[in-house]
Amino acid sequence: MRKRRPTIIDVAERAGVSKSTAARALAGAESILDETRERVLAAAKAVGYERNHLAVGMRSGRSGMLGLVIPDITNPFWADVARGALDRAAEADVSLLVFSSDWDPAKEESHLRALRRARVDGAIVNPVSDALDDLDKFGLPFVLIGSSAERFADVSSVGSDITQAVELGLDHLVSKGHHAPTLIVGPKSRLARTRFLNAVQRHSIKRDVDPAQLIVEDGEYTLEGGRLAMLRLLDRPRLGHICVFAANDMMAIGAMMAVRERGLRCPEDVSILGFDGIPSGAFTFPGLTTIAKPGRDIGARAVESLFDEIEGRPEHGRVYMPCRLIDRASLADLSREPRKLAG
Amino acid sequence: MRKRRPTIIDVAERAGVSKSTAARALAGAESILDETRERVLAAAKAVGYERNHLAVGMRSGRSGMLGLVIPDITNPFWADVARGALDRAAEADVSLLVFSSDWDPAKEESHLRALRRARVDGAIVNPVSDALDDLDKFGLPFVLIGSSAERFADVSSVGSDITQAVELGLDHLVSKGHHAPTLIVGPKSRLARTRFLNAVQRHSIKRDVDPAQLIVEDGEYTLEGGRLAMLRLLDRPRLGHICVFAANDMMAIGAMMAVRERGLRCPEDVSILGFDGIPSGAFTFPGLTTIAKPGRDIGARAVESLFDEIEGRPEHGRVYMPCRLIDRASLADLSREPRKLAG
DNA sequence: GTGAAAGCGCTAACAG
DNA sequence: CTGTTAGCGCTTTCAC
Repeated sequence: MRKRRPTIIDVAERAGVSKSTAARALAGAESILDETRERVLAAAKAVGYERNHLAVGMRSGRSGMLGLVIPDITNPFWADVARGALDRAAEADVSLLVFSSDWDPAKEESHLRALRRARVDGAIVNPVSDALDDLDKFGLPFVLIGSSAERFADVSSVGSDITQAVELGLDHLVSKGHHAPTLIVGPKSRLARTRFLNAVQRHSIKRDVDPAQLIVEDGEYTLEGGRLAMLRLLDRPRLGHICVFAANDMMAIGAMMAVRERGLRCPEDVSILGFDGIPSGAFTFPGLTTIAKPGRDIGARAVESLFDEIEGRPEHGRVYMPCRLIDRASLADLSREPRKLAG
Repeated sequence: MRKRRPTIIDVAERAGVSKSTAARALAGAESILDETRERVLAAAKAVGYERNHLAVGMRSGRSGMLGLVIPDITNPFWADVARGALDRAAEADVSLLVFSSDWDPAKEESHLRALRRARVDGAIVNPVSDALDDLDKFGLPFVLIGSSAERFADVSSVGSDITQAVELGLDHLVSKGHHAPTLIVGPKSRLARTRFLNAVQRHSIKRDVDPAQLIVEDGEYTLEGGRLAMLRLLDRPRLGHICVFAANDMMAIGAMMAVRERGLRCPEDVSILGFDGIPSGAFTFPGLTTIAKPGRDIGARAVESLFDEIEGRPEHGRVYMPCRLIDRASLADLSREPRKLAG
């Protein structure tokens, strides 16, 4: 039997004013006698008053809560996004309701319903289902995040700048003397594959290397997928050093394992560049050179955009956050040695 | 300008019944004509009614929300805990408000206040400040998690079973022929250090090895801390193979790096056993053998306990969740070779 | 079995 | 500058 929490009435009574005066004082309104305000504030502190946000939300239509629906908080990238969102939200003194969709449309839908029932003021979601199409009639301000958000035109969304990232990676590669990297990309069905491939091709043309000559292997976006792809690559006839640009860090690490499995060495025999910036990349041997997605920034920017959306000044476009290179040890420096054929 | 959300009144009108009847039908009450219930349910679906949890919470005193305050969602262990809690909560159809304390007492306090204002039904927190002492007067059902929770007697808490974990590790070590591991532990000030050390000592005595002969190095609970400790260890005069049991995976990985740095090899020259079970351990070379804390189970169990607490059937004790061994490749098998001096 | 009415704690007119 | 009043949407007596 917990004792009743003090309400604004308790505060008002103790301060000898009316409910509304107390409310105004608590809200820090201007039109109030300094002396009255202080009396109310003192009373509030004395009784241990804490504003009931349920009641506030009910009356004002603002719950002070935001929803965040991401696939898996256990995945380092999404954890990073969540952290960014959490921090930015805390700054603005709003709370975040977090949910894991597990890439399951059914869960996503059920979580979205939960958010609506909770009367959150808006939601940030990495969409898995296409059913989010009629987002407008969803009755909730939205900001989409991640690459899957690009399917939805005219909804605010934020994600990494793949084009810039690929350019960054490719530039770094040529600075190390690698002019036409072999690509390990995701499965054919995935949108991300196309986007990655396109960016590489576009950039290759700019650098006068024929995209058609780029070797491409694909596999699942997993350790094993990368390992298998690398094994296949190693089975091909090849000449000298080989340089691999993997579309994600897990695949890159898998590739690294395949190299060791075949008795070869990284970076001496094969150079590997990853993409994601997962923490584990710091602990592989050699350390994985990779280009990191700005998860935290994405999360923070998403709540920022969501605030805009809620305030009624929507941008309704995609924001691309820049990636950065993490230079570790998985790339050989060939720039001082004789150039290879390509490039 | 978003259109007004349908309320229970809209449902009632459409079904041709009163507010209260509609409410009863929606709540699935017994005392209602089947026919009426169906009419109401149909009406609810027709108008797209979704219960307003703010209003429910206000009236019933149950917000259907729980709070989770952990140091850093970006830390794999805490992400795992969060995941467990998220899943269990979703199962019970309650939402989770998540906050990062960053080991900062000020943030912790402010988050706790936010939770109270949000009128969560209870909170799960990894306590950083000692000020949580008067938890009773906090006006909120609590379940504490993690090792720092052990400071608070007579509050429900759940954490890993360090004793069982150490026993598991030590047993595995002897099965591989290592009888008196060198310990790399945390800084003197930390409670966790003592607990770890105690467990090792207790178990050593049981196996007839004198705890006093165990070599102990300490350092920060970080990569660098582990590296430095290992370097110091390597500087000591030693005979043959050395086996290290690190109190956390980061330190273990740091130690591994130090070994390589000195031109030695793991596991041929030094065996390393970690403690935590972070994902990165799978990607080191060699893969880190470690004992994994059941983060997810801890999170799930914590919301379970919290439900009990809320329902008014508190256990008020600590629950210890068992750890498990992940056997990878950082331990040499000396069991077939001549025994070492110790043990 | 169903309806009418009260009230959870708060804010926002509207008076004074 | 401050008080009074009317709800926000829902559940819950208490009647009928």
